[in-house]
Amino acid sequence: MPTATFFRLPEEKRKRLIDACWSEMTRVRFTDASINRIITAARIPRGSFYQYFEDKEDLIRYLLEDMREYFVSLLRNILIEARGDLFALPLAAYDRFIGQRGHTDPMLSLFLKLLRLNQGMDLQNFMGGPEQFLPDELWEAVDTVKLRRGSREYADQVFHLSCAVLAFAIVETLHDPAQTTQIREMTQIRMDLLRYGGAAEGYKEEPT
Amino acid sequence: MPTATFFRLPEEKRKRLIDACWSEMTRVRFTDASINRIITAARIPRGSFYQYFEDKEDLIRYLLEDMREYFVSLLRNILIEARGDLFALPLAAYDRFIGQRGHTDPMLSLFLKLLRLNQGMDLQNFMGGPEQFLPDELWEAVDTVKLRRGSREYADQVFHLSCAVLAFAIVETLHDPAQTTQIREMTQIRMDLLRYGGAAEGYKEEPT
DNA sequence: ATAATACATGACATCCTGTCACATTGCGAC
DNA sequence: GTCGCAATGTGACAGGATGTCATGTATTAT
Repeated sequence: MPTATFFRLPEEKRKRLIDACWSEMTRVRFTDASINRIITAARIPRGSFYQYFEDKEDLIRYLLEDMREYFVSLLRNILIEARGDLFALPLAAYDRFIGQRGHTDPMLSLFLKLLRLNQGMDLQNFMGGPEQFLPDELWEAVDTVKLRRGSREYADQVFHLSCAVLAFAIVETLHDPAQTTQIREMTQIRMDLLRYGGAAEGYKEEPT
Repeated sequence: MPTATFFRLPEEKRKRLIDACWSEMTRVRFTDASINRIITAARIPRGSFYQYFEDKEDLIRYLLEDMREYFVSLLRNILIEARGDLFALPLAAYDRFIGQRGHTDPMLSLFLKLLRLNQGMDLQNFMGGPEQFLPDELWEAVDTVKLRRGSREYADQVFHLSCAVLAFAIVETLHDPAQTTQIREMTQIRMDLLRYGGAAEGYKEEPT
């Protein structure tokens, strides 16, 4: 977490630093991001940076936290539009993110760049803490009647896998936009897999 | 890929280098691995290293390739024992890897360390190339009758998701062994999800 | 034996990170 | 106002890492 000092900084200076961070983060992978370049761009002396952040990871975590909140709220809207159907979420989100929208919404645009550069950046882990993937805000919008089991734990599992599917689809698409339609189809198949199961009829002894 | 020169190296020297690599790779994350430390440990001059490998990534890719082959052959055996049931694979693999076996098999032990250190290291991507996840060797052992659709593409999807489930389970377990039983249960639920689908009965208009 | 080719090697330029001693500022007490 | 303490600001520095390159040395072909 950033130091208290960081939050007491004059607005303008803080913004300069954050902008420089985003600029670097959307230019190269986390691994290759350079504090040096950031502070040079932001015209912040080296010593000061370390007064605000522990190190690079600290900085990245902070930036990502903001992003996470925004992203969750986006998903929430999409989930509501989908009438709380968790299985419909990935494809709806995919269409929203990859379509025109993704390029006009600046925050989303940042997010997509991050996702591409860092190959999905472990979207599942990014969404939630270690013990809970499905954020409260989303859980509220889930229609549990549509799930085989209505427990939050179950929704959690579904969401986790859904995130994997979504992240993969987005990363692949950004990597090779020409394949958008194939990737969308693949995503559809995957979500059907999650929804209806992938076992052949003869081998489906339904569990409780 | 390593240079031709590398493969012409005297056995002993090559082994010294590879051992040092593994030692470094199982000690810290890919990101933090240091060529410096490796060449010092292997008593190889700096210049020589760059005669053999392009850079750190080149080295890692090479080590991983070996590992991949071994890992695929392991999975193949497990899949055969499971009578070609792709949906049974993750749990069977989990039990095999996490149980005693994982600690006695040196290669597997390396693999698990790698997996933990690099948080799953994108197991799906690791398993197969960009356009095919399910390796030929495994595909041969799949009993397609047990799948809703028998195509290789479909098996590919199932396998991809299964890998995600397996990787997650392993990483979590290594991270907190005390939770082994919970994680195993969770994995079971996830595979049931893939097998039978997660939608409530009322909402399952079965597709073809 | 000689030339050409392959290989070995470590000094170097360049970049990066985290720290620290010291300078500067802000602010309440007097 | 000014004294003094706490909070901030700052850049030089130590320690390390990476990739290159000029210069050796060995090997092979003819």
